[in-house]
Amino acid sequence: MVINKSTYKDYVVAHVYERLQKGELNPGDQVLESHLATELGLSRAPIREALQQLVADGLLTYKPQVGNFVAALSPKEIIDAYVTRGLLEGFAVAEALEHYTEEDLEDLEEYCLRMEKHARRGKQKELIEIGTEFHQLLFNKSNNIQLIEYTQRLSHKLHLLFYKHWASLYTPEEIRDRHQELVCVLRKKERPLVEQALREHYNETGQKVARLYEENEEGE
Amino acid sequence: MVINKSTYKDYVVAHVYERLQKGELNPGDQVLESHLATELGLSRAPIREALQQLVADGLLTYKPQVGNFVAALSPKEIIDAYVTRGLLEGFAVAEALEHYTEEDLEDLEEYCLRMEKHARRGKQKELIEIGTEFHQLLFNKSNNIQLIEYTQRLSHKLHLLFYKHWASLYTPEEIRDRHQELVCVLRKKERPLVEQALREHYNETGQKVARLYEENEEGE
DNA sequence: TTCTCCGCAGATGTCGACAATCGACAATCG
DNA sequence: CGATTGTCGATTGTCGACATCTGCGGAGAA
Repeated sequence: MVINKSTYKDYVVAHVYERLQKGELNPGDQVLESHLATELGLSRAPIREALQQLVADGLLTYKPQVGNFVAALSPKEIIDAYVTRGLLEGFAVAEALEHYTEEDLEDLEEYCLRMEKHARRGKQKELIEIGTEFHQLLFNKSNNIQLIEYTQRLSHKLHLLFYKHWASLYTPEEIRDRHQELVCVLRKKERPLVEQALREHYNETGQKVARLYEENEEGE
Repeated sequence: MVINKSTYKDYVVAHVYERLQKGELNPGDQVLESHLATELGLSRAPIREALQQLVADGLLTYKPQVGNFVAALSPKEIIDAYVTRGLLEGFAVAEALEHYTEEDLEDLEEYCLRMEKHARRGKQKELIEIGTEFHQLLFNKSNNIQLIEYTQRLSHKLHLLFYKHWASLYTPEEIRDRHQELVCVLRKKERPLVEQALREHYNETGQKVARLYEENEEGE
């Protein structure tokens, strides 16, 4: 039942994702249409479509008559993006507050422990996987389609752009505590608290990531 | 200083906007590439790019191998979109709270009166123009780029899809009162109140618009 | 030497033609 | 007569070629 009724576009998008994850494409790099075309054995038409979608997702920046570049967010933009994500996810979770069963909460707590374990052993890939599942379980209870769409997009963008730093931001204990704190607040079933907690959760991370880029790169 | 350094794409996008505003394109209609191409005397390439952008903006829906259709939001989706807009705009305004001068607030109050006046005289076009300016002035004080991007997109989408109903939603007095209420809350300079007020402002409108579509159309 | 201007790759923008696919109608079979 | 299958027109997906634009680098003059 692998329908995948779709076109080359998705294939190209997936390919660029990979290149980004592998670090073969870095912020500021130009992404050449012809290069991708020969690389994948396609014409430029589907490539262009894929690139346009990536621009819409915020992973690439488009300069008319010049080309597409891997998004290079300034520290301010990084913070903005994380703040916005906290806003969206906080609201989504708060709206779905009554839909979390005790079972869900226990699952979440288990995720916290597993995250700590993986972080301790340096298993970055697993850590990120669980972290993603944690947040997916959180905001996927929302049934606000519009909200989910934006949240997914932003989440995706941040994931691909900053995924590589996640291990260096927090200690294993911090990772556990920060997420357990969220579960705690969730238990209280009070909307404003939940919103606030998730906002701060992402604000912190945004600050940290931004600081990383302040040191390494000069302002634009 | 008509730079317009850009390409046909923006031209096509603008054209489709017009068709939407004029009501020549209605929710559910298919938007044919070849049709637009002959209509504008272009090849399909720039048309496809424009359509893809419109899909990213949420104005069109894309079905692979079938085509692009004017978005037909269900009542639930309409509410979701307005709720999300309230969330975004509420936060943006709350964050920029200290940047509003007394002058700004007075301008806003003047807008309220002008809106009422235009509404009373049935000048729909002017009413919408002022309404747009009102909200622009509100959330453009924010300097969170990411937030502005999403807010603009959503605002644009709702504007084009539901603009035609705006006159029938509220009486002139209601329009004035609802917006004056916002200015009032703004004066108090308390973030939670501001957020709450804007959320409710859009929730109300979302409910009303959704109800309009419940009557006229059957569920999907 | 340094500044300016011109020309040249190399990239994106656009085009017209062809291939693949979908939806609807019509013909065929039970 | 109803359901299934085959066929056809229309629309999207892809392609290769050409047009246009940008930024860079070298030639020439002050």
